[in-house]
Amino acid sequence: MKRHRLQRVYGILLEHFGPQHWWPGDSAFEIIVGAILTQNTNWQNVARAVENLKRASALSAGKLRRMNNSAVARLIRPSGYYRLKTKRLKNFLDVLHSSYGGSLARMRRAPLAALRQQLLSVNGIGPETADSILLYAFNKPVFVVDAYTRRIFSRHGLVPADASYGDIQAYCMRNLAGGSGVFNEFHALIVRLGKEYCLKTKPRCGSCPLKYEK
DNA sequence: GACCAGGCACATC
DNA sequence: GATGTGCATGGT
Repeated sequence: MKRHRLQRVYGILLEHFGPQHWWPGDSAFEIIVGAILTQNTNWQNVARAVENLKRASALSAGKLRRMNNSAVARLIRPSGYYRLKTKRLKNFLDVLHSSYGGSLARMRRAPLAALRQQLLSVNGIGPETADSILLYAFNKPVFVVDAYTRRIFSRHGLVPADASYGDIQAYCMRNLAGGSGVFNEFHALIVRLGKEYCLKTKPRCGSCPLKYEK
């Protein structure tokens, strides 16, 4: 059985950067909050917001759900779009409360396909956020596609430039063996590569570890 | 000062 | 179905 090109890309990145130990966060709940706060936002700013929540002892589903919106917004301000993201956090917390009595452990036990649909039905949770929650908070075998994935894979001719989120996700899940452990590491490596070598307008292709993969 | 960062919803055509 | 826009902070 011939190894797929995508598996070689994964091997090169793992060799080059080493394991990334994702997601940065101490608990499933912290990971979920981070997944919502990091939408179109630098991780540094998200880390500040999470730090504020911790310092205020507000990083729990119950506390956060009971806190009023302006108090939450004040704490998460550094992560940007703070009014919007306050609502998005609350929307998630409402579902967690109404469907699972506030228990992430119970939410995690829901059937994968149905849980993904439920997450996507929450206003403010789209495919990347839903899949980040499933993979990194719940350890489900789901591949996360983000802006870096699209940019890097299409520049290297792995997927067409106009491929949809679902197209890219299916391509990855079809061609990668290893399940959630590999999906976890690969996405983290893609983000690492993206940050260092595949910036939006000024890519540094010369020193990119994938340069001979074209 | 411009551009960017681990998206998403909504309006409009 | 494709395309455009608002949301907002902090770093380069």
